[in-house]
Order: sequence, then structure tokens, then C-alpha cells
Amino acid sequence: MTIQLFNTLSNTVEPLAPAAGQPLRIYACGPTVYDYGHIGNFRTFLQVDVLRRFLELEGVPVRHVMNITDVDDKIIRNAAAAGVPIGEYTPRYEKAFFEDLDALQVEHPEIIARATEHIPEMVELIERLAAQDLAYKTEDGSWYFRIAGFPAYGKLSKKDFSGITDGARVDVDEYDKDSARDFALWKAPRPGEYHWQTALGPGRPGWHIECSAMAMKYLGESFDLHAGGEDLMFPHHENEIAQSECATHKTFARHWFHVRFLLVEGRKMSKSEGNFYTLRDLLLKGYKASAIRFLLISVPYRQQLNFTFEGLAAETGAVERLRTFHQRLRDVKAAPGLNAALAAETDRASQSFHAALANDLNTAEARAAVFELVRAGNAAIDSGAIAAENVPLIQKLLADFDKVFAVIEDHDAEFTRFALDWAEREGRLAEAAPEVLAQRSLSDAQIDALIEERNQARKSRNFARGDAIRKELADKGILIEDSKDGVRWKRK
RNA sequence: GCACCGAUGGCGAAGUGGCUAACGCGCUGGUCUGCAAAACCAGUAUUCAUGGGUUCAAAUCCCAUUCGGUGCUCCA
Repeated sequence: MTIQLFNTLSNTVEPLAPAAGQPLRIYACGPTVYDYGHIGNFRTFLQVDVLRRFLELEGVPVRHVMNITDVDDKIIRNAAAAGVPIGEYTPRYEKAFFEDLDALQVEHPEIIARATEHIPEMVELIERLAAQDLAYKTEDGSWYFRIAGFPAYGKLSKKDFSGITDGARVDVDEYDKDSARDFALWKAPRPGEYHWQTALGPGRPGWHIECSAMAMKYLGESFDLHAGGEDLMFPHHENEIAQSECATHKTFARHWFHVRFLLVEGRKMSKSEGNFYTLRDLLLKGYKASAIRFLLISVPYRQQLNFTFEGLAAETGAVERLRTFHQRLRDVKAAPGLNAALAAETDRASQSFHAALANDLNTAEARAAVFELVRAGNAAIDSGAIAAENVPLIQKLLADFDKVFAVIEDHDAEFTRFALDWAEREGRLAEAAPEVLAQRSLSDAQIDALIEERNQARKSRNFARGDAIRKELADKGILIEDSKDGVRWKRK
């Protein structure tokens, strides 16, 4: 199935396909590792994950490169404030970033590229530009890109710079740049600042050059798709295009994929609004990683998503519904044969699921198709209409669904525990919700023992005692379900 | 200020010219259960921010207004 995907560059939906015999080459802008990631960051990484997972499901091999920006102004500032070199400051946040990706079931890219490990590649790229007089050195030793040398500048963000003249409105002499729009390729060090000694002189890379250099190193001068948050469109991606295409005289990335920002409780997320959440904040509040993932990917990537706690609770229930159905399917005792009507319905759902994702990654429609089948499947189980041969057909659809959405297979307890351990080390355990802490105080064996005690009480019709135990477990976030086949429990 | 995007039930949200406006959560009633939970069934927007227009036909197209978001500066 051909995947149709919106391309920011052309402003239209276009098919996305790799060159013959090649994997699909993706470059995605990664994090600047100066702090813990927040849910806005993760929405972008999750949507890229949905894209790559769907490509894989469709049998398209992927070569996905993500950069780690481990040197920039904020890092230099924060590291200096902490009194450590940047090389000691960034690794803990890079590690935390990957731990968070794991909690959210985000597949790792094939290649992780750190800016600080690619200084020679960047220097070489700047030299290529300098050789064409498209990069120039200013008095303080910094290097800038000459935008006047790239007439197509603005083609991605649809900005027209042709009418803009320097001097009248903008103060040009700030860094003695030739034009106010010219951007830094290489920044000369301020006194005492960490820097590299290179053929360009001492300094550190500008923000944009790392992505051009590393994308070209791992994917070639021209590749299939470049992804990032909508804010990166300008100036970051526009500048990448300018410096890359001027150096190579080839199209840099053919397809540009931008993920829309989210709102939190209807407002833009910001520290001053008090609605700024890291993944770890939410795990400590007791929200499950699966629910967070499901909420962040449920709204198609080009739509603004309103992240609310009510929505998060709703998604917790939605994930639970999928898991319960998955479980019922495994346990069902179906008569031999095939229910043709249910098989046809399964097939329809499967087609809708694939078609929805192929249509510009419409995740909302894709999950709707699966939920419709969940209802049909549950009804068939209840009425006894389900037949043995239907079971694997439905399981196949759920498996395909989970290859992209990755929420049915349950890793939640593991990552909640991880967040608690982390909070303890950081002295932030007080931020954890009481119910989350209570869960931690109860081992699986203790839970099983209490359930056994309750079974005995119920058998002797001592329902008061049985209900008391159920209440005690519920207070600690453990829910009990009685069924014909015994008692099941799960963490709320 | 300029440019671009959006507004659909109690909440989140799909649908972008034509069958009864998906799906999830919630709520109400029923079935099941010792009681619950889970699951199922039924109900829950005559209507898609507001006003006007185009059309045989509009949530979907056009204009205006209001509100929210983004970019123009660091930001996923």
C-alpha cells in the first residue's frame, strides 16, 4: 500500500516511497539534551515513531537517523551554572531521553548522531560553502551563511525575502554580518568558553550545520524524508536546506514532515502557565506510559492536540478495553469452524486500519476501525457466535495494530516502577501520588496471598471479609475481576 | 502589527459537497454477578463558533466577525 503523506515543501499530500532497492531514508531532528523531555517533545518523537512503525508494517525498510544536540547556548549556560564541562553535563539527559523513549515504546533510530562527534564533517561542509563565497568570516572569527547566495531561501516556510532590504529597519552591524538574515555556521568562542580548534579557527558549531552535516554523512546528499516539530520549519529547516543545497547543488530532503504543537488544558504549554509536564511528572502522578503514548498519537500529527488529564484518563480506559479484549480472545473457547460474517467484518476492519494510516497517518480513523471490531468481537464471544478459525484472524489485526500503536502489550508497571526508583534517587519521591507509592509497597506475591484469602472467605460466604480485602487492594490501586475462570487482578 | 492554521456532543476527536455526523471516555437504563468489575444491549449532537452568501444539496465551498494556536526571535 502506498503511503500518502503531506509534504510541507510542496504543500500537498504526496506518495512516500524509497528509491528502488534502498531503505527509506529518514532524518529526524532529535533533542537538545539540557533537561528532561516534556510531553510536547514526545508528541513529535511519537508521531515519527508511528510513521516508521507503519512503514515497517507495510514492509518498507527504514534507515532513520536522529541527532543529539549536545552543544548549544543552553547547554553551555547550564553546564557552566552546574560547574561541569558540557561533556559531563549532557550524558545524563541523553540517557534520560532514551529511558523516556523506552517507556513510551518508541523504537530507536538506526543511527544516533551526536553533534560533538561530527565537528570535522561540519567544518568540511562550511569549507565547501566558503569555497563558493557562500560562507564568510566576520571580524570576531565567526562564520555566517550568505543568504543572498540562495535565491530559493524561504521555499519551505513559504516566506518571501526578495523584498526585504537590509539597513533601513534592522541593525546590521551587530555581529558585522553582511545581512541581518545571515545565520551563524560557526560561532567564535567568548572568553573562557569551551571550543574546538579547527581549520576555521577556534569555536563551536552553529545550530543548523550539525543536521546538514550528519544527515548527509549517513543518508547521502539527497534523501527521502526530514522530520521535526512545526517550530523547526523556520529558521532551522530553512537554513538546513540553504546550506546543504548550496554545498551540493542537489535537493536535500525530498519530503518534509512537520508535527503540530500540542495544547495543554486548552492553553499553550509553558512553564509560566504552570502546565508544563515531563513524562516523569506524569508517571509519578500515576498515569500509565501506554495511556500517555495512546493520547499523544491518537490525534493525527497535523492536528493540534489538546492534552488534558481527563483525556489521559479516557485513554487509560481505552487501552484497558483493548487489553481486555485481547485477553478474552486468548481465553475464549470457540467451537470449530469459521464464522464467515465475522471474518468479513475482520477483513473490513483490517483494510480500514491500513487505509487510514496510509492516508497521511490518520491515526484517529485507524484506531476507530479497530475499536469497531473490538465491539463486534466481544459481542461474538458473548453470544457464542465466534468460531475457532476467527480467533487468529482477529489476533492478526490486533498484532498489526500493536506494531504501530504499541499499547496492548503491557509494560506499564515496569516503567512506573522505574520512575519511582528515579524519583527516590533524585529525592523527588514526595511528588508521587499516594496510590502509586502504595502499589510499590505491595509485591505480586502479597497481592496473590490476599486474593487467595479473599477466595477462601467468599467460598465460606463470608462476603464482608472478601469485600474488605477487595477494598483494601483497591485503595492500593489493585483492581479485582472475578470470572468463571478464576480471579484476575490488574493495576489501576 | 503582518502571515498561516484551527473551532464538530459533557470531554477528546474523525469526517472536508449528497446514505441514520465515526471512534474512545463519561453519563442513564437493562442483561450477567452474592455485591462489584469486565463484557454485551439500548439511549445519550435534527446538528458541526457566530452572522451572511454560493448550490438542487454545506460540518464540508466563499466573505465577515469572535476566540484559540503557530511563525516573524530560543523552542518538539
